[in-house]
Amino acid sequence: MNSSFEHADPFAALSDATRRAIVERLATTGPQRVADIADGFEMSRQAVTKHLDILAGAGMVHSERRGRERFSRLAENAFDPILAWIKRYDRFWDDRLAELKRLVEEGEAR
Amino acid sequence: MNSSFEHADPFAALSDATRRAIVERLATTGPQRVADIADGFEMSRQAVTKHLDILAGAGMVHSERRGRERFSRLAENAFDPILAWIKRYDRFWDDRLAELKRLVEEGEAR
DNA sequence: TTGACATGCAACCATTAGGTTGTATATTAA
DNA sequence: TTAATATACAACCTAATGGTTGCATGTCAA
Repeated sequence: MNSSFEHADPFAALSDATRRAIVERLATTGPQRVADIADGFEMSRQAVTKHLDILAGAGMVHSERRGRERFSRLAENAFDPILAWIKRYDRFWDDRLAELKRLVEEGEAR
Repeated sequence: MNSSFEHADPFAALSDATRRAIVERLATTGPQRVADIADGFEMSRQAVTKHLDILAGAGMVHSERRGRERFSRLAENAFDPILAWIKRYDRFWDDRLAELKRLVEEGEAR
């Protein structure tokens, strides 16, 4: 099948609701330590670590170790592989593009 | 976690490479019967049926039964839930939008 | 330098997911 | 009306996934 993304499968990375919630959190809060993130979920720190590893493996999260702490942040281009894939197979991409642009601008106007 | 998409998790639906290949195929060929799709893959027709069910459950594929045949086609708004989700968490969404717009127009110029 | 803290590593477990095969049902064609 | 076709249904198997716990390691502070 040879999916051939640069990193691990980005759709698989976001196929789990917990990982989407982690992305959501990182998108709003900036770099956080593993334990900080784990506080927000009803699961062990190790489980969160695994999720972060998967997100990092897909290139969607960047982790930096500083001393005994590990800070994770959302990659700036986290969604590029997914958007590129969709663009390739969405026949209505440019219609939708205009539509989304309109929605974005509408949202900004408020 | 309560992901709350209208249909089943669209990221999960595309987390499998075979299903992405099915989407790819439907995007280029239009409505196809189960057996037609299955011909393109080295797996049983039943396996393909399951994949189609999952894509349909996520609202990305529409299936219509006509007589003894089932025709499946890519939904026009197949990718909307994913795009909407990304839009919500991508800080650089409108930059990226412009970039993609440029790429689309470039592509059309050829 | 010793103890507490933050994380990593590894083994393990239960459930889900992707696949199989066999059989049943409905529709079309001869 | 009968046979072939197209698909659906259901049971089953294996491997991957998401989670756990226990322990080890490295770093900072008292």
